[in-house]
Amino acid sequence: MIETTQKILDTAEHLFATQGYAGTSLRQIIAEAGVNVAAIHYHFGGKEDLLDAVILRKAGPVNDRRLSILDGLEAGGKTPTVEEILGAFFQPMAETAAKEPQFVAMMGRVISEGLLPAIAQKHFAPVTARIWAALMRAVPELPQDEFRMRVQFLVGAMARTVCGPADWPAMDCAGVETRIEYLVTFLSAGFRARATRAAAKQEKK
Amino acid sequence: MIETTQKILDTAEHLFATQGYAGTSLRQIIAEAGVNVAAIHYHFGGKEDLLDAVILRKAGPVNDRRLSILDGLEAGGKTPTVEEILGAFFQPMAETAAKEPQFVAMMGRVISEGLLPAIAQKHFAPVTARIWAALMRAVPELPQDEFRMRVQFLVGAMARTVCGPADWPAMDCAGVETRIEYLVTFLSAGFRARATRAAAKQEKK
DNA sequence: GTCTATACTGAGATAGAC
DNA sequence: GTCTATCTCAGTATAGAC
Repeated sequence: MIETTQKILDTAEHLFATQGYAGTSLRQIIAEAGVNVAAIHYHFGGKEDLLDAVILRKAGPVNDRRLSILDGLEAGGKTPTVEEILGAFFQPMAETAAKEPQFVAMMGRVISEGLLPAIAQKHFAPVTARIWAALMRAVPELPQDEFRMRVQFLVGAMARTVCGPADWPAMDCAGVETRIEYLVTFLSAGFRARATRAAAKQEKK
Repeated sequence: MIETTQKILDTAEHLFATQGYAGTSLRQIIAEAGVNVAAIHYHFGGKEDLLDAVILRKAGPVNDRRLSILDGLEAGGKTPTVEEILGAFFQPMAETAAKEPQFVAMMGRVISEGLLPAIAQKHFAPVTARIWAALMRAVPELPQDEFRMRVQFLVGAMARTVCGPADWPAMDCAGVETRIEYLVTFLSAGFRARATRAAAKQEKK
């Protein structure tokens, strides 16, 4: 039946969010979904392909929203501010977190397991390319290698923002949406900071 | 012989740095070290305990250095600046990266696999507790929940700073020491940023 | 086309011989 | 202390029932 793939996807999303990717075995998924081991391999190909499918069915709209916001900001050849660009990147994520908390929790959990590079490459490459390019235009005085590192900092901070409560002790703080606001504040200030080399010359004090 | 544990530790550090924690099997380690599978379990207890041992033998001095720098900064009841505190945290890491590049590479690799929470808890809890407390005193106007999130951002950005080149495409940029300088610049600006709530009230523009 | 049953390889862990 | 043999469980691959 056609519902088998849905059931597998739902169960996988739930278990990945709860126990992580490595901590969830395919046999656990098939047991909870009431299907057979080989069904996963038939429909998806393997464990990693299953994760890709779980991400794919919900990440698409988020990326579309990001690009459309960015389109609006850049309409007429304008160069948006750092805050605006970061908002274009993170607001859709916050909205998704409100509607699909389990999916966002899973993304955070799975990213914190070190799967970010593979996921970013496969599902977010086009949108991140545009966002980074816009960001770079917003801080033109920054040397390219330092800019690239700041993008790394952004990625790392983002990963910690959406990761589950198990990732840090006593982290029962605000909801994801508030955390994302804090993140934008922090990153905006970081990206606006003067370049290290220039700063070192002047602030010899 | 007593060299067995040393050989295992060296081989494990090398393979963990190269292939990651999950990507390295105990059988691979014992093959390269020329010992038996059970030797690891006898000397260390298990794979995770082996990783702990690899970290433990080199992380201690780093933490001691961090604390002694912080002691100097806080001598006489002074409250150090954000930059000084971040320097106390990251400079010893940069120095270690120069002397023991393989160890720092391994830490980055292993952190990027999502093992940061467990490692931080086991090996860095005392030093991070003091550093965070000093940082909090340096930005007293910041609400506690936003401060805690900024610590998360710091941790995430740090993880991306020391992680290996496999973690991001075309990341053949500056060496670890320069990257850490960039990191301190970025984080200092982020921690100095006004609180989100206060900023939202004034910047309604 | 879908799905089940079952076998295969390699992982980490353990017990007991030497 | 060290090593051999073995256990359990993971992900994967294949054959064949509906």
